[in-house]
Amino acid sequence: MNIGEVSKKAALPAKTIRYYEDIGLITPLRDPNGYRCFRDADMHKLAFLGRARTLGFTIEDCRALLALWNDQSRASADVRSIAKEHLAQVEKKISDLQEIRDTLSHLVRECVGDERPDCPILKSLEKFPGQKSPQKIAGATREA
Amino acid sequence: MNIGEVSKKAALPAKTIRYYEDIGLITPLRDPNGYRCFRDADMHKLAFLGRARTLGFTIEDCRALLALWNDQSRASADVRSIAKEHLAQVEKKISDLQEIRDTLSHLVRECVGDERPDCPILKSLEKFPGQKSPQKIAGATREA
DNA sequence: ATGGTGGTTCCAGCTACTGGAAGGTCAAGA
DNA sequence: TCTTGACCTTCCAGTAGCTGGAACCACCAT
Repeated sequence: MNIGEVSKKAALPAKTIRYYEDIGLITPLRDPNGYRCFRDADMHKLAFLGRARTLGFTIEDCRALLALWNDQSRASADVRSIAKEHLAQVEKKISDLQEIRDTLSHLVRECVGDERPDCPILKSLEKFPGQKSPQKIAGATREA
Repeated sequence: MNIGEVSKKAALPAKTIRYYEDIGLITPLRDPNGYRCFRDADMHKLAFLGRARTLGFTIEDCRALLALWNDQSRASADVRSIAKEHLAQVEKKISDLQEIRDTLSHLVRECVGDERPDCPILKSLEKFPGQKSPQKIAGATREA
């Protein structure tokens, strides 16, 4: 199977599949012409990866899960602990976002949104309460 | 005021403040020695930025909000529409994450997590249902 | 003079891809 | 046979929003 067909079947962009090879998640064979040649085992791995990624597991999680998947002697407890850890992160993220949502929707409700320059949203951004020490807001993490 | 003091007061890392200058969100003066010299207006902008970022507005949102903030003739409707748009995104993200959480917690509950290799989580990742066309899972977006 | 704590610049790296350029391969049609 | 077009290849750069680190300068106290 060439990459195009695999891309359709695994529901992943070809670019992503090449990237997964780059970072060593899969290692498809090559045809004499240089084209990647995917066998069923590769397809299964890709499908697995797609699903795990859809559930928000990081690439490194996926790498670990794949290794466990391939390891016939794994303990299911190892898998479970990765999943539990991830679940905890998802729950944290949800509650953070819910707080943000509440604040935002409160602001939006307060603002009549007319043509006048008076704006409670901006006003509240000026003096919105509570912050501690220098926060790290960052985090180019993917979620969902 | 030097950057250290501002960092404490605005509750933002110095690195972040320099970055905000880089991308043109603020333009502090310079002392003869080359040190950045922040006045109250800069402080207020930084505080504003910190709050907007805490609420998950993107940098470009912040740029727009700052411009509106500085524009005495702005219409509050413009601000409101940015906030509403952002609110919608936050709500979408929450519901995506809730779906993920439900699936994950279901999986974790199903898995006894013992020493045996049999693992319902891995099994379900093999054959987890429903995907359409090649998905873009991506998105280095920050959220709160 | 020295040490410590600030400040400065610049470059690289993080996640997980994505877009695009420049070019090779293959099958079908004129 | 030539050409067209779809498909494949590699490689480089860019995304968001910082963060870490190196190498260096400025200031103040001893």
